[in-house]
Amino acid sequence: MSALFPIPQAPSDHEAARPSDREAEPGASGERRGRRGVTPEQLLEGLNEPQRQAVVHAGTPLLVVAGAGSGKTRVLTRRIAWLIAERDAHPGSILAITFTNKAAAEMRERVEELVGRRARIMWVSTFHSACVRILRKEIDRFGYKSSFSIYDAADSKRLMTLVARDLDLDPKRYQPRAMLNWVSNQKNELVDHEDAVKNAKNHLEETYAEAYTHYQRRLREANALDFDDLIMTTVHLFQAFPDVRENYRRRFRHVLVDEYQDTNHAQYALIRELCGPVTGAGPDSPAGAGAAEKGVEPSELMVVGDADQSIYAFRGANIRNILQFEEDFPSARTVLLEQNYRSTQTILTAANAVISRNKGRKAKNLWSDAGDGERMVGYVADDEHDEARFVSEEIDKLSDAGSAKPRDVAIFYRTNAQSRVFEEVFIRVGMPYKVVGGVRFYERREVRDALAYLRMLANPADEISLRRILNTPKRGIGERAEACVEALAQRERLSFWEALRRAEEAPGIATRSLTCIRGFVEMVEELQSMVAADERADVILEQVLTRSGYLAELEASEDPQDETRVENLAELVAVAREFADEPQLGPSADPADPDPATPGLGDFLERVALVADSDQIPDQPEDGVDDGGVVTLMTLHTAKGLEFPVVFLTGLEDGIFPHQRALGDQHELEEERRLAYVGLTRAQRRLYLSRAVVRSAWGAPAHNPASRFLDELPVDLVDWRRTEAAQTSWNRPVQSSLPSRTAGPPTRRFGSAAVRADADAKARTREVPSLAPGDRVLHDTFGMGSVVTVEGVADKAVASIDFGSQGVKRLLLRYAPVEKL
DNA sequence: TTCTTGAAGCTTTTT
DNA sequence: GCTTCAAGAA
Repeated sequence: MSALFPIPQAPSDHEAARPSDREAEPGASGERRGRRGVTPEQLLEGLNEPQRQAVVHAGTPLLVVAGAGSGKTRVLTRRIAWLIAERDAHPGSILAITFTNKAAAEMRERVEELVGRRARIMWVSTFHSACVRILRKEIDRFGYKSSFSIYDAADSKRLMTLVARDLDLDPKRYQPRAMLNWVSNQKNELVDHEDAVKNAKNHLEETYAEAYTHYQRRLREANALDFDDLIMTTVHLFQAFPDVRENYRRRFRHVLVDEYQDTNHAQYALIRELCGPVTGAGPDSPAGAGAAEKGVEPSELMVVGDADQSIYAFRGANIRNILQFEEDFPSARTVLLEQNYRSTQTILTAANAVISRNKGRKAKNLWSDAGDGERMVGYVADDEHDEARFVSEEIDKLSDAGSAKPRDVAIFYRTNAQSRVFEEVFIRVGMPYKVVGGVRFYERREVRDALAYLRMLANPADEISLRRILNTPKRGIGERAEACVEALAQRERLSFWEALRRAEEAPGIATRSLTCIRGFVEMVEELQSMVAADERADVILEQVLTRSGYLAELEASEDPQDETRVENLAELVAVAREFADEPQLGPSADPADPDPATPGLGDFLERVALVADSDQIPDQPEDGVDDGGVVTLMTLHTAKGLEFPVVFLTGLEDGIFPHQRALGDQHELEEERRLAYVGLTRAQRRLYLSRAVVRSAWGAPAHNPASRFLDELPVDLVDWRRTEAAQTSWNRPVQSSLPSRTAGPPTRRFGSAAVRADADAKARTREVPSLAPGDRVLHDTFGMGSVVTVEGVADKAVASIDFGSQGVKRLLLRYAPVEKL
């Protein structure tokens, strides 16, 4: 895997660093340099003073407060290389935690370029992958099998739905999603189901805790863990079995954690288990860094993060972890990285101005010596389509002017749903683009079906997966038959799979169903024998798709959607093949592992279970045929950690960004502001800010006032190409004296009066919809209606519209807030 | 049993 | 507007 993005525009020293950072081949030359070639000077080359301190620091815990673009990845990789090359750390004694698998792969690659192939045996992974790896080895102590399944959000939801049904809960009052959220929070706080029951303070919590208990029991019966379990169970494992913990403490002498501001309590506890002071042994001085006599000496810990970029509180991340690091680890040192190598000063000044509105943050001031650069560009669009058109045209202009290629451009938005308009426009104008996240590959139905087959083969106890594919494709095993088998399973205390095999004992089952079940069981058993024989994942997958008839059904289908489904499955097979061909490298390579076998089905499933959105950012070729690459679209959350020469920050409207749900809550609003800070600081040279006066949210158009974050920007740094005043003026000759073009910022903060003005503006600027009798329309207040008659033309057109229970209305189309459906 | 139709809910953000 | 889930018909 190669690095995807333009390297930070580092100062001149970066050029010097380039050869060693980027050009090394992973072959012999890399190794030679790694073994003896790298000098301490080379490892410290091009680092500023605080960066250098962070790299060479030894002994006590270290907190690196790394502002956006301050070169923290560089510090991390150089430090790891330093540990190996200069401090004789064994690569296997290094545990580096990153936020995504992609970041992990990149970091491993860069360290390898510095010190050679032996770097491969480091553990560089996400929290989740690291925990899976530990659990695969140790979880039998908790009575799980090491082939446990990992349930993602969709699986968990399905399971929770079953639980709710078992408990006879009203699905309106107790939504699986809400319960799952609650359970997730408990797990992030390391509260197991027994404690949750004890802690319950009211009826609601009692019910939730009961659901939690049942949910855990079913997970266990399915030999499955959900995402949160991976962390919590590992912590519990260390707590319950001190010998296991000692084992890993002895092994990982160096622990490095990236994005520390986004760790939750469970992750924090995990780090403490590995690096915390020895329990019961009083405050000990971690003097001798190298010495690990009894294996109880804490490992060396370095965490890197930026409290201003903490954007995952909603999933349990605790900003406290980074703010109170020095209290948690009293001997800790702190290094502050404030010089930014990424952006122009204009962009940084803007970002600093916004983030400074947050209360109770530690002061930090990013600066750059890259010069002021261009002013930011602002645009107020009529609606979201206009906004997308503006973005598209602007990218064209940049291309024509030779200022940027599509690959240099990223478009950010708050929610995934906002990507659609951009896609529509880009498809129309032929702009190459790629949406990161959203409907993810691994969440597509056909992919999930295929994976359910594989998971069920690897882990027959996995009831959720088994039931998913039991009748997919249709094979005559209906609801009724399923219920009979279920009853048998309950009565005989069998797993669902066992019950299927003994379906003839099921009371009341139809012979016809029985035949179908027999056929299914037979097929599964044959496929299982392939798994038992350690067949390659891609071969098994192909067999699954053909033997089950899944592929045949899709291919026979008339539905054009099914064509893409076939393609997606082919893609999945390709992924599996690539994976099976991979030599032993990456997270599953473990020198201490007694059985370093070729990656099997289980490894493959693990890989696909833990991929993230940001792992799918397109690799854009830097050499070879240069077609300009593609524009990247993603949410602000996904954008964290990335950088682009040109950034469009879109949908800057109160209610969109900041999100509606955050408007009333100080803390959530501050998190939104941090998100804005993340977005702003992704830009290297050019930053565009846009909003739409009218935006359609699930059907109906809505008028949103300007985002408060726009008001927090220094006025003179933004060049408003189009303002709200300009926008409202063109259909209003009376006030045509309004300034157009570069006026000041669009509006100040405003109340309902201004919102109404927006509404009026909309009525005026909108073109009159051409309607015919029978058309279905949507009215802002009357809702859906159908057109009865139309009289007059253009501005004078009047339609009678039947709004059902609201009656028939006569509306002057020029003014009526009606939209044709 | 399966397919069709209709209603409801939905949108934060993700490992 | 879209997808998902439930109820009813062939």
